Amino acid sequence: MIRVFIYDDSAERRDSLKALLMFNDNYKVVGEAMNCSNVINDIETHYPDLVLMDINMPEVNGIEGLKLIKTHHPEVKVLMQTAFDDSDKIFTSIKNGASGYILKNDKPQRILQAIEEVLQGGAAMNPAIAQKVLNYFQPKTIKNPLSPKETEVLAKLADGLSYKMVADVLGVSYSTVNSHTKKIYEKLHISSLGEAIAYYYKNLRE
Amino acid sequence: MIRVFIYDDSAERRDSLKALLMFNDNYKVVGEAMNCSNVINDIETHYPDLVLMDINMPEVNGIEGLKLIKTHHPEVKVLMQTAFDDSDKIFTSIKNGASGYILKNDKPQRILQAIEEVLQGGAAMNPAIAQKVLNYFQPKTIKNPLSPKETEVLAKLADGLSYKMVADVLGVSYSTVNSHTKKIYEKLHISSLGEAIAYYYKNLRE
DNA sequence: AAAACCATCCCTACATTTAGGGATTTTTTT
DNA sequence: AAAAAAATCCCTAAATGTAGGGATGGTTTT
Repeated sequence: MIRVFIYDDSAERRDSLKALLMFNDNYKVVGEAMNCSNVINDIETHYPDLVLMDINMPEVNGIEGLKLIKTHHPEVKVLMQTAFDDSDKIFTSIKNGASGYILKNDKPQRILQAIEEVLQGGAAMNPAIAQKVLNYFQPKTIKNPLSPKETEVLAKLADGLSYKMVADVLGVSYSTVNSHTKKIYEKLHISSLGEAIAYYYKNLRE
Repeated sequence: MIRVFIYDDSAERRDSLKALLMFNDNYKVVGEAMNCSNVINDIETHYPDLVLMDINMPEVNGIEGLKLIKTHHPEVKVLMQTAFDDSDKIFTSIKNGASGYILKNDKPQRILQAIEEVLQGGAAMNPAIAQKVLNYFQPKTIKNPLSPKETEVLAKLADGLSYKMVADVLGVSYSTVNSHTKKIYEKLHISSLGEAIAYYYKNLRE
């Protein structure tokens, strides 16, 4: 028997989620609330296995709720539900350990599927959200103005090596490394190692 | 009518995928191959809308194939299929613009679902893979040995500022910045700016 | 209450990086 | 074929970072 707790500021929506879950005998809705002002207490008195969490709620919102749940009871799975505008909130939720992301207008069947996937230890994502997440990994489309060798030198420097060490591992002289970095600085319009490394990690590192 | 091309080194598996797709009149398998040695040609002669790509194939593997497809025909959707051991390959695929990741032993119904999601412009991920992807965003659990001020100084340095500039924006003297970095180097067992910044981006930056 | 850490400041000496030149050979682009 | 960019090397001087000290007052931890 899976214990589920529902957070949503709309009573109507809470009801439809309850109705959906009651179709299946495996689920039991052990509680519900319209915001997270009492999360910890809710969790500790009803000890749900899974929480359906609306992101936008008055007073204490879903992200705060998620953080509280995950710091105090990390074993509880949290499935976030959101409208589709807020990328920021999605990424914040991800960083705080939510197990999945569904949209409010996903079909009931998909919502159930998501719940099951989460309970089996996986993560569930609405395809549109998954798309956003994958996009995060796409290399920035800005083209690297550095030559291959310059890029290689910068990569070593960004790894913490000194000019001397870079010369060594690349099998060239110190002068050559110096020349490359001068060219790098010129091309990037910068003038220090720190800026170069910052550039590397912000733009080049894949 | 959706045009699909299948890459898989197992003829048996190609056949079962074909059978699966033939259930639905919307799909047409326009070609198949056991590796990617002729991808570009395959794509240009059969112009599929979607490619089902096995990751592990002899000679030219799925990742190479993906790269080639995406550089020459970025509009073609590529759905990767993999066995479940290789995280590295999954992340490499993500970086190269695949639209989804399914496991070879996913149920046929899920495979069809994934294909549909991808064609609708979303991304499809097996829950176990999604879990891995989300884990990537989890803040590293190692605790930062630096004091708050030291962390602040390091963040500025990692942003490309010089000691002088850091002193300025933090409203302290050059000497103080110097003292902080000395302490930082000591705590991290390093001895250069490059290493410090590398540490920052690898461990501290969220 | 003592010990340890934190944040702040200073001085000095040495090492490394930065920047100005200049030069040759090979590759790539026009 | 000429021009531009890439990769290699050298010298030198100034700027910046690294490291050794030492010092004070405040905050945490033991």
